Amino acid sequence: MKHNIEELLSTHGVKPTPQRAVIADYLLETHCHPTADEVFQAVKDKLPVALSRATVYNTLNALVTAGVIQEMTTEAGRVRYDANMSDHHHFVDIESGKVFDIPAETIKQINLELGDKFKVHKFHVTIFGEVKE
Amino acid sequence: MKHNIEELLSTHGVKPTPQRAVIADYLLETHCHPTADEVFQAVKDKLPVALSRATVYNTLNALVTAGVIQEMTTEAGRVRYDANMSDHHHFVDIESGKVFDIPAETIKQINLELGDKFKVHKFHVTIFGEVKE
DNA sequence: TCCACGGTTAGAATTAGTCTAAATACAGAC
DNA sequence: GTCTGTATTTAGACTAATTCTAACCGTGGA
Ligand SMILES: [Mn+2]
Ligand SMILES: [Mn+2]
Ligand SMILES: [Zn+2]
Ligand SMILES: [Zn+2]
Repeated sequence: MKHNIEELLSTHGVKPTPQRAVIADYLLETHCHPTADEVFQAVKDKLPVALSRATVYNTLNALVTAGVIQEMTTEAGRVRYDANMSDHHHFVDIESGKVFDIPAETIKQINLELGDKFKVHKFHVTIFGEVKE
Repeated sequence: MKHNIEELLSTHGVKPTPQRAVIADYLLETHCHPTADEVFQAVKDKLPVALSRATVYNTLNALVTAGVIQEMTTEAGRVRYDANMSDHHHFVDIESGKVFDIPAETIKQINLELGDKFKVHKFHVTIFGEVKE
């Protein structure tokens, strides 16, 4: 664990436990936007006790609610989790399905002409394409 | 049925059947980006025979493959269907969850500075906000 | 020490979606 | 018009993702 997980969880109002720490730590170190089951597979052997899927889901939902991570989606229907909470968008390699973070500043300008009826809180750009090499 | 469904399906290589026609017709007339189950509920009594969920899913998948409709998603994990095939983005009312189509021209400019590594095929903007009144 | 409470667990339940096998519908051949 | 092969539909079984339930810890405070 390279990150100070306990402090991160505490400052977000989530009581640190070994299960939560190992899940949050995995999410912070990976960049692969894993599904719940990928999180489960990745961390289940890192604890001295058995890990329940219910705990994984409970923890992921708690972390989302606390603002430590966010949900995102690429293919319709598969929920993925992302510990990168900076303002960013996503590039999806249409061949491999791999997801890359694209900083918000990378999108130079996006002007919306939505009229008076729509008040924009935030927007998210999902980009589909190919990664070279 | 206001639309010429049979012709639409035929020109896309989907053999028209009563089940497919009623499903496609519903998708063309609604603007609500329904889920598979919402489609099922909306059309099941419009046929003289019982309608199977399998047929709804088969038809939706066939229409997506044929390019008659597209899948989209707002909340993580729920697949929705959209018969608007024009180039457009989506505005989600964060209170009601209602989805509004935003023509692509509404977004005046979006310049991406992704470098040589990423080749963009398409992108989609999901906007979250409130609808006034 | 005892208790209350939050957290975890295994497994059951639910839900969305796919698969299977049997029944139907139907277009073309005769 | 009948025959027959193929496509479609159907009900229900199945699977996978997620939530729920109820029992079981573990810990900090009375
Ligand atoms: Mn969720
Ligand atoms: Mn699908
Ligand atoms: Zn990300
Ligand atoms: Zn749309």
